[in-house]
Amino acid sequence: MSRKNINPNVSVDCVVFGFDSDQLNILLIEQKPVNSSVRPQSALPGDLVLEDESLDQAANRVLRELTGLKGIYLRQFKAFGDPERVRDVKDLSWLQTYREYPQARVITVAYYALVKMHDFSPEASSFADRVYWCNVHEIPPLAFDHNQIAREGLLKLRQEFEAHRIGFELLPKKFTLSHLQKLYEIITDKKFDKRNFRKKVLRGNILNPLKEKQQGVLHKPAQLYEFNLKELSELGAFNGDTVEIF
Amino acid sequence: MSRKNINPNVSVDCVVFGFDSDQLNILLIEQKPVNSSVRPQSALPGDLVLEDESLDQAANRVLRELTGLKGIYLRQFKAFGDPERVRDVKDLSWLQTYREYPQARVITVAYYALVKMHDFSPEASSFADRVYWCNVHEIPPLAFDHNQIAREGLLKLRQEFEAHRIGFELLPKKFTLSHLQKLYEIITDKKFDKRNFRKKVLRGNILNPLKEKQQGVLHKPAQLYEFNLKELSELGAFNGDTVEIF
DNA sequence: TCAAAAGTGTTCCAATTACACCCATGG
DNA sequence: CCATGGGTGTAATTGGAACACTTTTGA
Repeated sequence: MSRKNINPNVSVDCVVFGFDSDQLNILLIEQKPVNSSVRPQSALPGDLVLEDESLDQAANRVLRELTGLKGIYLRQFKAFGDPERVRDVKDLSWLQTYREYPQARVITVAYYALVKMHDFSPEASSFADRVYWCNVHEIPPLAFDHNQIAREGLLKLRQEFEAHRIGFELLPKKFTLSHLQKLYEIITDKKFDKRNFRKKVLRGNILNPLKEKQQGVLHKPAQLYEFNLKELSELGAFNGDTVEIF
Repeated sequence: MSRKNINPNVSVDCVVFGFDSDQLNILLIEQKPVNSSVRPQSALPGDLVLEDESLDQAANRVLRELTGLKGIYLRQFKAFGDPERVRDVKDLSWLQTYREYPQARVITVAYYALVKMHDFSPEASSFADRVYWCNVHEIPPLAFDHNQIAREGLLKLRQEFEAHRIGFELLPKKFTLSHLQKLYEIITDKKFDKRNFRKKVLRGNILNPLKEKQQGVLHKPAQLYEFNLKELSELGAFNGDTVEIF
């Protein structure tokens, strides 16, 4: 009987979603190549959990180092702990270069985050040469089991949406009703009727019309709106309550 | 700068729900007392993850050792990783007695499980002197942060239910419509109209009436039903799809 | 014959769906 | 003046909510 307990490494990985009024994207990093002979591989942003921080703190730290942003919507969605998840040969040299115990088992706790793409331009960090947005449907082969983690993160985002949680974290401060509708359509992968959609979201007291219109578009400029944060917080949107806006 | 990464212990803990046609219960173990001077404390069933097993395998192992049952509905719901979660003095002597590195940080991955209470009688295991059911509203003070884990497990169960996932894992093979309704009412903490409830669950093709009635009750015996597993699997209930029966 | 839960239909209201045309702007 | 998305109302249908009495059994 050689089954025993060991102390694995524990990391966090983040599936960071952004919406650019057309597409749903996730944030990827390009791993620093070990040497010039291996071609760089992309991965989800993540890091080992430090001795004195909680899991949430670790995920926030990773995100802050990557984006410079604080207070991002961040939610743990699953732990991944297959013993083989860091055993693929494609990941060997990176592990050997950057990890103290390259052969250690790594259990990772995955988070997804929602950010307003317009609020920041991602910066290269200590983990990565390059940070870039990638359409959720065009994700390249990633390190470790990160393709699976990204896939499950997207499923989780959709589930949360279906459970009637609003997604204003993905929109800029000012947006049009068409933007909002497109966001809902892309995330849920359904089409909605324009009139019915507008009726329903305006019925609540959740959107404030601004005294401002779209500019620089080659058609009739649309009314801009912002979220009524006072009303939303009274409805419990920031306590994790379900707030149905459509 | 003394922030560094260490290798914590990783464990799984299970919030096991059972329904006895009246109450929702969870399964607790009584920790083996270290010596006769300390009074025994209760805890959620759980264990360290072994070297060669995945998280899901570890949770299944814990549950099997505890209940003798296989194929139980089991779902990971959250990882708990506060550095202080195993630092309470109340847990010190137990850790010192049963853990190789009592001072090690422990990150735990929590699961909830749904079992048919009638299918088994819990047995004492290597971890516990006593295993017992406890009403979810009368949970005593538990070891570590297990009260928090149990609380969040119940919230998660309710969420899953609200997201229209059926809960037939909690009912015996044969049950009445009143049993089903009571289950829904207890989990969602709402009351439903009897006629409307029946109309709605019978509208689908999900319940098979049996040629059998309740026996030994002191009132008009009710029709017994079973779930139509063929129909349910076609609806994707076993692929994790959402199947709304009420 | 009493107690206790089983079983059964109809009406009303609210919400969802389907659907088509004119408007304002920039090029 | 044309192309592009913005903006608007009504009718029909569906689904959910409210509601009370009779029936069957065991004690």
